[in-house]
Amino acid sequence: MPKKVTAAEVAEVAGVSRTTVSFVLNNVPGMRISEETRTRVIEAAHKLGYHPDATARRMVSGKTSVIGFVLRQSPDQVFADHFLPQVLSGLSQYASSEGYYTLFAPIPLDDNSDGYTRLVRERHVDGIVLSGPRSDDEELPKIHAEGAHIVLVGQLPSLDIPSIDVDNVGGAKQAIQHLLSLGHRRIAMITNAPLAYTASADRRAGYRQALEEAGLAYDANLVRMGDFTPQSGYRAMSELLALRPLPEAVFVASDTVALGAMQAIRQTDLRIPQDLALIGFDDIPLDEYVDPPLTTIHLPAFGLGWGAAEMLIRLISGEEIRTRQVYLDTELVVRDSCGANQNKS
Amino acid sequence: MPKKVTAAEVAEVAGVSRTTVSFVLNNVPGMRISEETRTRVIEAAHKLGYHPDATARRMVSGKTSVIGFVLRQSPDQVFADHFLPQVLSGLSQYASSEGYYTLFAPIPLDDNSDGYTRLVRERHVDGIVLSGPRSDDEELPKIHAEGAHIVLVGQLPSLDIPSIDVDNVGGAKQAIQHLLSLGHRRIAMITNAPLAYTASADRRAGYRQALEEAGLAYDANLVRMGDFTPQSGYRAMSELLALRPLPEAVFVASDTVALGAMQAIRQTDLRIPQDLALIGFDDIPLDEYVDPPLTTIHLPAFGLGWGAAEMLIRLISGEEIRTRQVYLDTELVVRDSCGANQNKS
DNA sequence: CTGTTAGCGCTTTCAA
DNA sequence: TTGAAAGCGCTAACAG
Repeated sequence: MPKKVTAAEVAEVAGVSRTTVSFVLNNVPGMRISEETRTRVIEAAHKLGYHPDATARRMVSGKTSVIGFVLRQSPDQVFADHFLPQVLSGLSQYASSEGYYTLFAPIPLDDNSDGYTRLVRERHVDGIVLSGPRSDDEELPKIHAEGAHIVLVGQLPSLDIPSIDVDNVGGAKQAIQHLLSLGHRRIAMITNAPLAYTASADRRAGYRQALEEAGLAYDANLVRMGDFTPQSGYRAMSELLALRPLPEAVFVASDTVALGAMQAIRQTDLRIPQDLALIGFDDIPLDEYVDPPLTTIHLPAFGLGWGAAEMLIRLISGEEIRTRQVYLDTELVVRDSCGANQNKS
Repeated sequence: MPKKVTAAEVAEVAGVSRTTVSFVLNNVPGMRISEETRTRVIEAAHKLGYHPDATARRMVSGKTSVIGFVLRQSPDQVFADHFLPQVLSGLSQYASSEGYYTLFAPIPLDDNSDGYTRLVRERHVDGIVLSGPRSDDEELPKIHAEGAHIVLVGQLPSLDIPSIDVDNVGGAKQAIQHLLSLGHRRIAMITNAPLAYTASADRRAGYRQALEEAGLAYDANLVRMGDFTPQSGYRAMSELLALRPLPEAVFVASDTVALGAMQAIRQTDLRIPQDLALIGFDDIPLDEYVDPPLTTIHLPAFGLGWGAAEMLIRLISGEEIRTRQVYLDTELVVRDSCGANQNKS
């Protein structure tokens, strides 16, 4: 056990009072201390291997300099979360640039309430970023009312909590516009999830808007439901493949679901993109390595984490937040599954 | 701002002393307190919305109940880390079961030293799990000598720090044995990385051992170097495909690298697994969705996190650690790329 | 059974 | 310029 060196010991060795030690080491402004005392203190601290105790410091400062990242997902979901590393990177990178540490707290949904609320109520953290908020979360409104600093990654229209999310409508429009620009007109869609999820509903809305802006009618028969998994994509695509005439292109609102769709297509004579163009959504790491590499809409996961941390720390610092609901832009990533690269190569 | 309710206020409302409040709320053993006082205190606490301040508690208990998870990787690497969600899940799940929180601290390698050492020296955490330790890390031996509680995920033979790692030799042997059991004899290998990495050297050692145990000679010409990326796998496989006679099977010591190898094979007339069997290593999520689904060796990422947390908390609690260097078993995951499922379907 | 009291290590007025 | 002293909110000996 390393016996902790206290400021008092440093003071003694340097022959000054603890106060002086504190002033010197923290470089307190207004205080003008003789150069000699200063070096004496610094040397003593160095020699003794002194490091101020974070807990004691928190005690008096009243702030922890830690933000919590709360994940409202089941362990299985955390497992399969392609974006966790990126969101977490963005979050902790920004936090660290502002002198904050990041507490990682995955709290399963069934672990009702008190799991993550303790984080803020017992002041383990100065505030939290809550990913995947649930509208049936009864504790959230409470701690919000208690004045806890919270930023949501996702949506929860019922509550007036600052949030950050992806512009799903805009992203879907980008996808459709790309398809349109390549001359496709009969464009089908497979959703990423049931429409009860706002992300899913928004992506379909973007699909529809882009179509209508191009003077094309929305045909419900061309829209099939995906359900997070490749299996659901396989099924949905099989249905689409039974249609006559065939769609010319398919917008799959999730790359994971698109993987299954590709498998269904592979079992036919159809070739991607020559006979059927395919565009995904999310830009998961493997897109580059499937055959053909999947054109998709990039989800700014790093930005989500970064932005959430930025908003939260602003909140904690008591600064004003300009926009309480932030939407991040997506980006079209052109690879080979839509045929846009045909002439280039 | 929620004005914090202190134990003193609870005491006042309940008409007792702070001590009693503390005893009741913490359910201190030996203390026998009248049922009536007890309920009075509990009710007062509840009514006031009292939550003990974690910082104050740490101050006196001397422990933070937080463990740090330090990632010695560049942001790019964190990004591409397929296993982070799993390791982190395992770690935080075990930690939480023992009443610990997890502090996530990615510290780039170039951010020399003092980055993560502060975590332990300033007592932000009770100990750390260090993932991806570097032998050129000069601070690590120091804080270890200072008595910090540390568990390594990976290897660092030069230091006597408890560590946990995957049994890479055993895993590679499993892969080769599977190939052998399917009748393959001329088995090539593509490494996952340069041999300077212990994981890479160990996997090649396992390949060699399995071969020799089966009475087969090790042929250096059948071994090519991968370098983390699919591109490197593509290149290495291209070299292998130029060999005559062709290998019957290839063990690629990384699924990511195997992705590139598959692409190289796809450009020939060879079919997997009929003409060439392929087995990977790692079991990344996308293995199921490539064509054909990749047979591989499962890396117990969740177990790595779980086990590291277990060792660390044992260390913190002052318990004895039976094995200081733990090796986790891998597992063969049979899919379609080796032909083992031929007869089944 | 319950209250008094003394800190944990640090920051920070207020005096000297 | 520097030092003395007052807490931050809580726990835990030690009395009563």
